[in-house]
Amino acid sequence: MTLTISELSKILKLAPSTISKALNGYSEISEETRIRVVEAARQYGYQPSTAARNLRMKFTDRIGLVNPTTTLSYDYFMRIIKGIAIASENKGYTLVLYTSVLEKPEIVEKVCYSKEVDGLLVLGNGDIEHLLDPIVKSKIPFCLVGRQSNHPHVSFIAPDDENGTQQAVQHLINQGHKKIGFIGQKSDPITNNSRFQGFKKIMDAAGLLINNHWVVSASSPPLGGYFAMKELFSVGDPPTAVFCFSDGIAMEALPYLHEKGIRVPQDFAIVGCDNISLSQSASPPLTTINIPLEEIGKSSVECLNELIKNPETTPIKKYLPVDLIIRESSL
Amino acid sequence: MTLTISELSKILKLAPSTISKALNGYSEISEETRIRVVEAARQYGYQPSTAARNLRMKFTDRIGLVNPTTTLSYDYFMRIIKGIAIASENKGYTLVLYTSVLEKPEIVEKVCYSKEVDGLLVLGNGDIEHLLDPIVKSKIPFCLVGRQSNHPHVSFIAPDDENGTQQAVQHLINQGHKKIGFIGQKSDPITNNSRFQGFKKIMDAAGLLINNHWVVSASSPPLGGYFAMKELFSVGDPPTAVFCFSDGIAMEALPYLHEKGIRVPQDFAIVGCDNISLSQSASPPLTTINIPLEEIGKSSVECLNELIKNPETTPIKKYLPVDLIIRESSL
DNA sequence: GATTGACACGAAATCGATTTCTTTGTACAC
DNA sequence: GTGTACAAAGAAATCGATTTCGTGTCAATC
Repeated sequence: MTLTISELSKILKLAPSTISKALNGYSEISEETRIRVVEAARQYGYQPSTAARNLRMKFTDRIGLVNPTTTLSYDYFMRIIKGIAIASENKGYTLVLYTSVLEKPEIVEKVCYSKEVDGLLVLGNGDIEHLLDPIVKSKIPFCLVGRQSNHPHVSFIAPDDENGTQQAVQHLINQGHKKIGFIGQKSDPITNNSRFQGFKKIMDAAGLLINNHWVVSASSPPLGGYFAMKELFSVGDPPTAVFCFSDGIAMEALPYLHEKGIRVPQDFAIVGCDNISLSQSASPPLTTINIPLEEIGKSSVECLNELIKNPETTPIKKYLPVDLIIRESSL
Repeated sequence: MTLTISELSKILKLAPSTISKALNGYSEISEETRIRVVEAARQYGYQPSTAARNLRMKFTDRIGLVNPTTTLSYDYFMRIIKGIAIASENKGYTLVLYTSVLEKPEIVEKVCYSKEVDGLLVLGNGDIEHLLDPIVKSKIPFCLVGRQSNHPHVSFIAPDDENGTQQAVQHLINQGHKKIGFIGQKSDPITNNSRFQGFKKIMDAAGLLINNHWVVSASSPPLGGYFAMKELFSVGDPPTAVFCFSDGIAMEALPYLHEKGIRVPQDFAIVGCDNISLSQSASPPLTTINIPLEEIGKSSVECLNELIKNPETTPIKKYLPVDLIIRESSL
């Protein structure tokens, strides 16, 4: 079965140290024995014990991803995680998941000090704010993913949300809309705020009024968007266009419009956000904002790798550009 | 910063062995010193080195999830992964991801023999078949997730796909349909086959003919379903109802029907599969098959845990029941 | 008062790799 | 023949925890 270096050393009648050096390409080993060792290792399927290496070498080639279980329910986060998974293995890391950090915050302390990973990525919305302090304090290399932070010592890779919303709302204004609503998502306050700020700035710049009744928030799927849209139309003077926090919300909201006989885009324009796969199959296809989610994941891993390999690196703070995809729902 | 047990032992003027025993609740330590040690450990934030523990204890409390990156693109797999993540942490395991196994198959060998995890879960469709042999051979505890296997030594937890399709197709027959199509997904041959078998059995049982032109396969998103539906209607005598391999495919196919002015469900009935969140917001809302995906994940972890804790356990092979959710699209 | 035994703690071995420090052996120069 | 240099391999220390085995103290027992 699994054999150790000393068992292998007995078979080959060599010292364990010699085996180790041969396998790790030290020059003080003769070519002849090196080949003999490598050959035997292959034949017997020798794999060094990870625990023993980790202990001796002081690093693990593992990185941890701190992400509450809620992130595993959204296409948005999944695409980031996919980017992270691919990039981390490309960089030679194994990815470890810590998803019950909200239920058991003590796990974070453990991870930070037990040396079970070389660094941490942190992914999630507002609910993980309180976890950052112990992580920063522990000095473990780490990078916040998909979200900004004002903390001077925190590195992050985030999409330029504010700009994306600006593009979308400007597009609606260009289509002649003046009464524009905003369906947000309070459960994700940080991103929600960035997007709302983008909305507000463009509306202000265009000299358009934001009616309080036009700013609502969607609760959780599968009907959050439906009820939010209903709320928009519950007052006397509804908007003629709306920016939705996500494509999911927009697609949940469409059935309400269909029910009421409100035609999209003739009577009402709607834009989503995130460019999920199904947004193209909505009726009508959704105008949306494409966010380079996989790229964010990849970039975060590269950032973390930098911080691990070179602990003196100053914090990296990076915004990735997003772009508007215009489809039928807003024309 | 991170301090070791021997550093702590110097501070407390006690032997490392005493510290270890105190923290692990050995009875041979006096209550007085135990409290003193626990208190100091808390104060200094002592966390035992994972590598050292792993080496000495011969287990890691980690389990690995072998899942190709493609699994990270589908809501279906994500819900399974969510179940796995929650259950594994509940059972005291940390979850490790191995997603580049297709690109680098040698990773599997390494994981099996380097003792970096206590057991493996394997998730994916047909493309991972060739990875099972080395895993079985290595004798590492493992469980196949969401898929069956005929191999006598392989444990698995899978949905009863065949039965689900039977329920769906029987429902269509009950609605009076006689010409029923099947849109499959060849990229997932094992599950596709189970579902097709269910389809075939019920059609045969009802004495209904399966026209070869009515059985097609959807390519990848975002337009696979659209073109598959188009193909169904490209022959002289199209079906009046169709079973789709997934809700995603069904939702991609709806726009084709809308374009052609084919009304759902009046002119044509469609049922999906998997009960994704957005299936409820489709127009019309989709009839679908609910598969207990999180439950499959949870159950797999419990299975693996059993195999780890009790290596003599005979292989566990379990099918979980699925159920039909009837909505507007098939009535 | 000597023997026994429980109790509390310490010393040392152990897990399996890497790395530093020695040793051995051979070739070459003088 | 002795000394030096270098190549190749072995011996031993190390990482940081756990666990086995020992040791010393003190009270109970005869």
